[in-house]
Amino acid sequence: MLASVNEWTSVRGQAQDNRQSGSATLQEVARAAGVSLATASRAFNGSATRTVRPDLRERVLAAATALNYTPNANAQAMARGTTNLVGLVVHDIADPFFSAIAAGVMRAADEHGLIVTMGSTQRDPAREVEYVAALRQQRARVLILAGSRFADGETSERLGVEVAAFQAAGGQVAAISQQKLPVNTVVVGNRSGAAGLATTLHGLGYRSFAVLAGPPELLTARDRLAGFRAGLAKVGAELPAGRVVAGEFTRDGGYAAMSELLHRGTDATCVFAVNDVMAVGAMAALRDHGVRLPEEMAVAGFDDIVTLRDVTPALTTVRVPLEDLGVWALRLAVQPPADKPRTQRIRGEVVIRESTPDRSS
Amino acid sequence: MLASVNEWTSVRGQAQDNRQSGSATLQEVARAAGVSLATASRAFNGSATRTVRPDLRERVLAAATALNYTPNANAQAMARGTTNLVGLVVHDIADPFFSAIAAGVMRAADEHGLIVTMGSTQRDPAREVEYVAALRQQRARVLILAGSRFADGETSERLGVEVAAFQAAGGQVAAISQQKLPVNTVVVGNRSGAAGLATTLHGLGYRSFAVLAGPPELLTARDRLAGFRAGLAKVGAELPAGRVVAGEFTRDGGYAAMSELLHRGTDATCVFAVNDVMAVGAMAALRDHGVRLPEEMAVAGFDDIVTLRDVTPALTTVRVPLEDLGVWALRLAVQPPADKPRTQRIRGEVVIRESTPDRSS
DNA sequence: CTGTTAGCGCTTTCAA
DNA sequence: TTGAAAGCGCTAACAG
Repeated sequence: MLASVNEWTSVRGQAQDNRQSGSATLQEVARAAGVSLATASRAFNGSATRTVRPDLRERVLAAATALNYTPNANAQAMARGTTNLVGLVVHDIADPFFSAIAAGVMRAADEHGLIVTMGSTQRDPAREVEYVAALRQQRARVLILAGSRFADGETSERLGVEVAAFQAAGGQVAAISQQKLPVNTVVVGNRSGAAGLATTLHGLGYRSFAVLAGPPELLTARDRLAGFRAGLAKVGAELPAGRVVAGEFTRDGGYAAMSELLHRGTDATCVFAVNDVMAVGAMAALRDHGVRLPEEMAVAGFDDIVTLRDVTPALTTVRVPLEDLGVWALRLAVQPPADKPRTQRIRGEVVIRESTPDRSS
Repeated sequence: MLASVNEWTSVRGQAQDNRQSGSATLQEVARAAGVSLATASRAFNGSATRTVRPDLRERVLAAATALNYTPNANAQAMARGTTNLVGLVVHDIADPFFSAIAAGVMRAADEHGLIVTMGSTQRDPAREVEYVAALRQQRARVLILAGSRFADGETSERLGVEVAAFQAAGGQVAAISQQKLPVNTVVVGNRSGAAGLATTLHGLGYRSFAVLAGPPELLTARDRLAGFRAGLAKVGAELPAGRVVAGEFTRDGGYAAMSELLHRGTDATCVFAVNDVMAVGAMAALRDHGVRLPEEMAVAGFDDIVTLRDVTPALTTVRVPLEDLGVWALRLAVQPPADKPRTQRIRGEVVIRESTPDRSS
């Protein structure tokens, strides 16, 4: 995992060269400019209070250019006691859901002159904890936990401890998904979105539903299922037993869940996959089993993944502004710490497309 | 861009608290364990030569746990003169091409105990240069440049200078795509892949082609076009004038290019989009213009993006092992530096699917 | 095997 | 406005 860099330490150790050879230091720049170390430093960081005579400043900057000087961020971090590192923890960077969020985080980080480091946990809560620990070690200034919290109580607690330690060390934190930790959170309206989807589908004339529900330990999956149920209840419909199939939160998970449902035999006419990626897998399964889309089975997803907008039939879904989620999370985290963690709620917007044609007329 | 963190510096500055409050130091651990600083250090980094008496070591570790101690990576970087940071520069992290590569890099980095930081340039070569500079400032140990090099001579040169500076500072570098810099490179067989695709399509009975060629400044786009041409030439076919349309390297770029081709009017029966993302856009355009797929127009792409495997009709393409590209790049970069940059070539594999049915029979 | 000590490169008092 | 000097937390000689 995130262990042992010893092999490497020794490799460089051989050179007996402790300095980063090749990089000029501020000291050298100062000497070249004929000023003191302090003055050289001020020439770069000069604020209102600590200013440098213009000509000296010029000389320092010139010397820096000549020597191809770049400040050593690690040294700055030491001296200042703070870094400009953002740690982003995602479940799976190859999943378009997370890469969209990452794009948002990176864009916002850029605006603040922050550098983004990233860890992909492969949906393993234990690795989430490991990454947070690694980020604490890096003295990252900001930690962003993207993606569903887990139902797993044991590692959730360990995560809580680790996050608290991160905060105790002066780091700022934001989470995206559920408000399960005492940190700033961008809360996604999974329940409301799924409920809205359910009622909309009902309005379209669908009466018999099934749900490909994702892994039960993912709170996001649970919430979407619960929301869908609630939405159906509101219009007097329901989800009979045997109509909910769990599966991985991936394309293949959707494929497998749909296959199982088909295997069981079902009279559902509309299936809700709790995310778009699963929905696409479900569509493939339906096709492979000779079920016509959307005539024999309507399909809906959740997220409105951009890359998936071109599947056919076009997928009905709940749009979530994924990139914005990332932007907001960073902004929340970057605000001067308040006494209370902040919460920002976003609601998904139901988008009806061809995969769920109107049956009411 | 990657500028000004001064707002922040001042925010923390208010606190007048230079220490990362909350984090215990090795010194404190040593004191708590009743040993010297050096011994405490050895207890953690203990190698064959520098060992610590077991009981002392125990005491140190216990104290560390009690104090919730984590080494300060910045301080270690300073003292050791080297970090464990990998800087990955991509064109667009939201593009599945790059998120797949990123997944590979992160997986491989994990194996080596390295932390990955990432920058997304939005295909702007100038920002590529900026990121490399930022990574030099971080004293990253490894730099991975993923994605096509540019035809733009001016910024290419600036990139070369910056990369050289990075190397001069002791960093290791690897690129993915074309061998255009004196660094380790995973070379993608764009030409051979596109050529193979062309001959295969010809073998399938297609005779009249068009190409959605991507932006001319991207070498990857150029190479794929050139390869396709070469492949056609080999079987005595060709690409008449007006059959090549440039476009952005994105879904919308593919859509626009295809629309333009349709607008111009064409008698091509098979269109090659130089990447899958564009191909999907092209399919959407064809559909919107009422052209039946694949009967009236066959479509082929390049890359074999996993997320896009479920479009219909299934897309003929050239498979590139994207995640492996990332893994190999990191491994190349992490090897002890040699006198010569290493090169690793990978060939794409033509995958025929429904979007280009056999017309030869 | 353990402790002392000298840095790593930079920021920031504190005096001048 | 400038300079001297004291750290920031840790590693790695160098002596014991």
